[in-house]
Amino acid sequence: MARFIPQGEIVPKGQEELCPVTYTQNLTAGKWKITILWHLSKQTRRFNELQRLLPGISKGILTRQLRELEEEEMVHREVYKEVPPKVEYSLTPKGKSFIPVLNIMGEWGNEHMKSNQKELKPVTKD
Amino acid sequence: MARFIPQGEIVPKGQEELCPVTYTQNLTAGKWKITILWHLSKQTRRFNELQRLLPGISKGILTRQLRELEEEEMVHREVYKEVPPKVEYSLTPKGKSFIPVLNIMGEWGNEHMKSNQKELKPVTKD
DNA sequence: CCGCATCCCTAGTGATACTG
DNA sequence: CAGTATCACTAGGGATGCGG
Repeated sequence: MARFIPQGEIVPKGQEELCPVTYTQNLTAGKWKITILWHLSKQTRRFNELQRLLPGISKGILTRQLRELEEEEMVHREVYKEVPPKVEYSLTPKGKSFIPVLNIMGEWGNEHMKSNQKELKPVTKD
Repeated sequence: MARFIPQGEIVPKGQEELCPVTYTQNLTAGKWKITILWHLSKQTRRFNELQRLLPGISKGILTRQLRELEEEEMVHREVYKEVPPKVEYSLTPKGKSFIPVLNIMGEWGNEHMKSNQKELKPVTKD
């Protein structure tokens, strides 16, 4: 779907192999995906809740980002057949297993981003 | 430059703060950046060497990716004033400090990417 | 309430020709 | 050798309106 980058020298022929790091990178390449994962790591959320938590995102975009995370099995979508409809999103085991990676990235980012302010919020802590 | 994603709820006013995880993500968001960092983590490379190591990349793109990594202080550019010109690229301390993050991402990717083949090359091991 | 379909727009990539 | 400049192209984001 996104851009899959073969490692180059190890690519066989037309069978392009994917570097695991690049795979991980591409998983969260969507503009809102990391933030979505972060919110869902704290609690299950309904569609409209997520939209409110992500100021500026439109329904269409939110839907697409969630669908892609679903396809990658990072996010679980639970549909309640009620009227009015109710849909809840949560992390799958795979999604939960990604939280430590988020933490590492956050730690490194905190140490290395040129911050005018000295302290920045850790994204995975409450 | 790239897309900087404010965390949303903690954004002050027009002063948008950046989530450290998102910062890290954006640093390596270029299509070839991770692969470039990987190659440079193994050894210093000249411009043409890098181009040969990245099949399909054009000079213009390679230049821009390198310039951006330079601006972020991930990569050091050493120019030798000779004829013909010679330029060598290597990792800065910041760039080197990122290698463990690459490793974590690689490990997670290896465990979770749906691989038809059972084993995939670790990107940072020789 | 949730989401899809559609269209527009921009950023980023790709390709080529030219230069110190 | 190591770029720069230019243009074309594409993927992805954003906005809106309709539908179950």
